[in-house]
Amino acid sequence: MKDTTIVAMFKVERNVESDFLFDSAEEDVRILAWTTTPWTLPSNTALTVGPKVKYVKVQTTSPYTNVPVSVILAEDLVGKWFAAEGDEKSKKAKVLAKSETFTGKQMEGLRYEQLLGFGNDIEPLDGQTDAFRVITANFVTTSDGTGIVHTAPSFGADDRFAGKANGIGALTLVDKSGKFKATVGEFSNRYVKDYKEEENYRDVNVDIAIRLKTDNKAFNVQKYEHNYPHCWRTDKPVLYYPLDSWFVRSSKMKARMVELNNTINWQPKSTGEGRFGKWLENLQDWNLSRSRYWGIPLPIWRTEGDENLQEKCIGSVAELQAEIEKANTALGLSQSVPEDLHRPYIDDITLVSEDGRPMKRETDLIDVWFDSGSMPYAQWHYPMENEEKFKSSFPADFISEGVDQTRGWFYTLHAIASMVYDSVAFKNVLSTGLVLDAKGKKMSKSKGNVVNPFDTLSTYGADATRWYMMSNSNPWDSLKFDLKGVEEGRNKFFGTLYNTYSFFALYANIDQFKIDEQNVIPVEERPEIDRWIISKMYSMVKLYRERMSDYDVTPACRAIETFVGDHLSNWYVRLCRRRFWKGSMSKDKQAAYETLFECLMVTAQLMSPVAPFFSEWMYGNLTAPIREAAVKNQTPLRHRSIHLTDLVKVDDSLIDTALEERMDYAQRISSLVLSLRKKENIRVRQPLPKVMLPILDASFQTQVEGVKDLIMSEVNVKDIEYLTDTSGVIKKKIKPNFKTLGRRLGKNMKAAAQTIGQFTQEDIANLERTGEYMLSVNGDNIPLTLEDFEITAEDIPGLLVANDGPLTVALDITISDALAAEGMARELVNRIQNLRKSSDFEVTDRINIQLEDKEVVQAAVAQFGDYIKAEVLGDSLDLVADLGSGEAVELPGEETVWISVTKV
RNA sequence: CCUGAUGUGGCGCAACUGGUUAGCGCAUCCGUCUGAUACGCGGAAGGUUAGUGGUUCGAAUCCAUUCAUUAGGACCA
Repeated sequence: MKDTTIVAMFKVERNVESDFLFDSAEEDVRILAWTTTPWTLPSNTALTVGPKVKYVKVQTTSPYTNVPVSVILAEDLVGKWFAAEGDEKSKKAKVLAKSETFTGKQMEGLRYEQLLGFGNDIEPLDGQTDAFRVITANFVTTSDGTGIVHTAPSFGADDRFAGKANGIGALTLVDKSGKFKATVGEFSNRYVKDYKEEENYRDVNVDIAIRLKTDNKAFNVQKYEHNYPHCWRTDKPVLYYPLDSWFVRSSKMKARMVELNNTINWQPKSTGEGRFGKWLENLQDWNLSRSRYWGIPLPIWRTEGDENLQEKCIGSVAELQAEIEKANTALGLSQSVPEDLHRPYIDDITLVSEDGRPMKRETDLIDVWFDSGSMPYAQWHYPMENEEKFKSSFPADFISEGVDQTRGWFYTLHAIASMVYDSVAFKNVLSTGLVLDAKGKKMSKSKGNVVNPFDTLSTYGADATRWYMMSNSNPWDSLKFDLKGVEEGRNKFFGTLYNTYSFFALYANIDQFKIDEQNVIPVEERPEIDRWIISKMYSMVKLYRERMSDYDVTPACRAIETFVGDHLSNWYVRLCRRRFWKGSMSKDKQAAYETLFECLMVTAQLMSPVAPFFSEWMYGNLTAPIREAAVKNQTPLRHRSIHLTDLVKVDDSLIDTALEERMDYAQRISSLVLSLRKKENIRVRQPLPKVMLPILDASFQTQVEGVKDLIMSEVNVKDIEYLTDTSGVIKKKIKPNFKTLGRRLGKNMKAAAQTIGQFTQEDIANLERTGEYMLSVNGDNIPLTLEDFEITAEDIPGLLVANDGPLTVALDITISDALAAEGMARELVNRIQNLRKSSDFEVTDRINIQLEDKEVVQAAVAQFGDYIKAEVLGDSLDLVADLGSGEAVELPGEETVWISVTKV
């Protein structure tokens, strides 16, 4: 914004105090002051200098009138306004002579002629009107301008404080509509800024400049780029303007408000302690008044005039009613309580003072933040009624709003509760960060980077959107909102959960399974894998409850994601698929259904605060068939809605950390074996003889033994063999345990690490056998134990080996004829299953199979024919020479055979 | 100018609160599987943890400082 700026010349009056500035009686001495708001110049009542700033008087020629003049400005700024000595080309004014410097303190009290006098009386500030003087204040700098501040106490806080402190009066020559008053000469009634966007608006600031130039009162006029404050909504320039206001003296309650704040649990902590806490410590009084039309009127009536002022503050309609009746009687009026208590009706009400004078309402409204802060009381119409309801809900357990509400809602809630009830208004608060665009920029309509919430909701749904916002990053961090993230969450989390549920529903329908809450198989009687997922589930519940109790929702959501994605879907269901579709209802099958049901139920419950719709849908589907029975028996699933159920509690007896650990081993060992298979290009359907595991401690072997079958079937090997180090074939790796050793060794840690790193296999074997080692570094002997080392199996020379941290596996890849035949059988099963699927057979259809009689398949059919038939629900499996029907399928080894399947 | 927050592969986030190969997901590339899958599995590539300096045996983590983004406030003669 470019504005007209003026350096005005204020003519110094010659008297005893100013005498030191005058070289001769005729000298015209002026003080220079810069302003970016020329419209405030007629309201000037003082000039402010810095007490310690050095000033100087310069003799020159007035640039617009060419008459001799002496001007005073800060010594540091002479170069800004005057040409350097000897610089003839400069357009700046020339220094003809310069005085000795003097301080601002010396100038204090100098009098000058009013710059633009229009005969207005000086208005008192704190009862004083001693205007047109030089005063001092510490805020004056020499960073720009002239080092002398034109001071108009009507416009700007600093000016007002300085004016008050020095007994300077004020001249408020602008009215509330932004126009000069009628008493400002040729500028009367003109807008000081272009508020109306008039076609022929003539900038009054320019006219002021012209007037000053003509009158030999301007030293410099130019357009200058600066930040003039503008209204955020209308983008029109703002004026600082003195208004009478009603304040709440919050500053008096500061200490108590800080104390109370310290009892509030802020999430994140730093907002409460830092941002909000620091702000409270620097608290200003609360200006309640707003000069507007819509809002809550101040309920204050006052007598007119300053004489024996009386005031009434009305607290209820009943009180107003009583006061109106009093006024009606005293003043002979016939008013009644307006139906609408807002403006303009309320303004018509006249009350009466104790001494019989009429009282009019203060026309201002109350700051709308007061409404927000009054919410806890207003929502119950307390204290007029509902005392019980109010007391049971105050203070609030929890609120949440954007972090930009620090001095909005958070503050007004806190201020009112502190002042009125000496209480906090909320015990826990989560201040959320801002939602930015995908690039981290603030969303704004003008930039066009706004995400339309309604489009997002209709495309992805409220649950996926909210899940993304809660799980992607902590809600108090600013969120780079990216629709791709919403989509990813929908696909990955909701998709997986949906499919897991569908899988359950598919087979539960086939088997007519219905949960019987009172007759489930006790967990301890269920298979290990069931106990495992249930243990995992309760571990999740435990973490979830801890995090949620702390209003830390993101880790809670992520725990659900991990459970659903990694454990439930990708491990439990995958490994248990057979149990659901194999055979008729058995105890094992029932256990599987019950386990999966419980996991889905609990998942739905935990996710329900963030994904209320999906969880409700899933809960409804899972429990509708048993609702009647549940209601009758008053069991936990009797509720129509998941949002009415009791949140599942942790059952520590069902958390088995050893079981979780060995399953973790199983997953990691399986993963290592699969990676070895991959490396050797051996497909999983090809059985292999054995996996070998180096055993470094006995508990590891016990643990693996517990999941041996699982690993074997998962990676399709026939056996697991344990290698103890007595066999001497394992090559080991040793590392110091930095955590235990670091503190003890300190400076010697580095040397020790080097020594240990150079251990031979024999050294390691010795250490393992004796369990101790005497370390000598820099002359010290330090006894170490096995605890101080981390020993891992690194390699088994001659075998195919892979490792993952402390885990190491070796794989035997010798394929015997029998294994090859079995592998082929599994390939055939796979191909036949594909044919079933592409032929659109029902999952339960039984089939006859014909297979082209080729050498590659003969051994498989001969040895594993029954297995194949069982797997694919085949009644018959025949080898047929030159089979030309069905479909040609590819088998390993680039063989092709014809297979034909028909429904029985 | 002051205060707070944030800064980690292309992107979004982790890292037991100072402990040694900085992980995960998405995206990319190669391969593979699938009668629950908007899937899954295996592999590859991708990092000076914003910069600089310091403390420490050891720093993404602690300190100082600079920069960037963002919020709030002060000031704007």
